[in-house]
Amino acid sequence: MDKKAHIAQMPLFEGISETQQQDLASIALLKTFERGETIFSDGEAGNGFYVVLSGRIKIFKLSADGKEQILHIFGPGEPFGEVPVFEGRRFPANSEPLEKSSVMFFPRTAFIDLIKRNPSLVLNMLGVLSRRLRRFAAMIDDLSLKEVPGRLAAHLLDLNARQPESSQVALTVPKNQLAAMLGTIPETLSRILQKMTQQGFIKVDGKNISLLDREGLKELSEGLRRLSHE
Amino acid sequence: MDKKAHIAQMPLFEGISETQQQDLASIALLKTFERGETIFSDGEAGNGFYVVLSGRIKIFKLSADGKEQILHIFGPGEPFGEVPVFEGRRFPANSEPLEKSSVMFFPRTAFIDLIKRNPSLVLNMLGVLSRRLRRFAAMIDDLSLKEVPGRLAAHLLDLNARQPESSQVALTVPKNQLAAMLGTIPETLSRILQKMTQQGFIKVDGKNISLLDREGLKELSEGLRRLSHE
DNA sequence: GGTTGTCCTTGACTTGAGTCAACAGAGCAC
DNA sequence: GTGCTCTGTTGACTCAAGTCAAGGACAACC
Repeated sequence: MDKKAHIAQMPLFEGISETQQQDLASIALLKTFERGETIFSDGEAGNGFYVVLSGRIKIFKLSADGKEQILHIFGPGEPFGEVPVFEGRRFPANSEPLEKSSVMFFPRTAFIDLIKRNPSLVLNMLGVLSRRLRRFAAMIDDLSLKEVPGRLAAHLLDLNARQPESSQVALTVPKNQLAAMLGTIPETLSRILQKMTQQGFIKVDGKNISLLDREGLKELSEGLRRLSHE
Repeated sequence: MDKKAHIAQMPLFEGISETQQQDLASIALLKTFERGETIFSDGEAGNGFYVVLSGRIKIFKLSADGKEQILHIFGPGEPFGEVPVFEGRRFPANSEPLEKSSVMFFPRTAFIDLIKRNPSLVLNMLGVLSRRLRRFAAMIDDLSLKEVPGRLAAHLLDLNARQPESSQVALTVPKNQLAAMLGTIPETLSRILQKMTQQGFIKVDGKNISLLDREGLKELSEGLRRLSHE
């Protein structure tokens, strides 16, 4: 697929003209990254942003001793690394593919020119940033005000919300990465999955988890109930 | 001061024409709130956003048992409550003044019309949202990867960065509110201030804190050093 | 087939920070 | 003055979740 065709399919660019798609295509760069490579690093200067074409990209912070907190995992069609385009010029976090991925890169200046002329693009971009602010506010809420079982319950329900009728969810990432998304470590996650199983909330089979007690999980996620000690 | 004059001074509206200022002024509403009143609540529908004129406004999340996590404290000139304008229509958190405050309210639709026609306003707004994303990313990093002494050290250095040469900082909020900003509780904050004092990092005099060892605080904030046990 | 590395789990232990309770000082109301 | 609320501090205790260490399951690769 050529660059223009990719661009035409991106929700961010919904509503822009054919000519503008063509203009964008002419300045966009295609890049591919292998698992484990670095796309960008926290604090590094950024002169453009990316959109995922294939694969999945994780955005994360690192502590001094190497512990990781995942902020986002983006899939095809989703933009990432936009913050330095509009403010500060430096990336606020690190970025790495979870698996071999291809992305399209849009240089800052051309994109800003385009945005100035394009009300629908502007509103799309404001929507993207707003959605992220909302998710971050929820994450801060979780990290500060909930315990790990509550965060996990919320995450499971959230995954389930996208595949509604089924009471099964399939984890989209390895459990160690899930731990990093929830702000904890694999050992703790493992123990909590075990407790939730013992207490009849869920049934775990590898990456497939059956939600046996949605109501109970909801109460856990809202802090109205806690896991008992055995 | 009339509405138009206020608007002319807001950084967000820098670069818009006199006519547009006048248009905005004609639709903007002035409101004042007493300490303890609610401006908006988490989950409530929002059909516009606010800009602080005087006083200070806190934006916060609440846990089931009433613990508070402060996300922002905004002062004069700063916009707040924009997320529902661009996405989802509901406020992602609660808002309350810290003290008697006046704000200006801009209804959603008129503002969206204006934004579509105004490249500089658009870029200002994208900048505002991007700055917030950056701050939230830092907060998530802090909450997930640092201990309370590290967060406090980072906060003190941050306050100090705005009044550079002096090694004094003046807390702008009561200590119980500071605790809620740092994701902890007043008792813990109090104990940590005491330890930092004993160990020569700072000297506390009510709301004035002298930074005696900036380098040490920096190391604490980066997780390179920890407070010792006595 | 064996080696290597990744992912996951379990056990024993430690600890940071929260809970609960009590109290002191400041400011304000009456 | 006396009482009241708000803010901040301190002590004793508890507990969620982290650290450290070990081992199992599994796939990938030579």
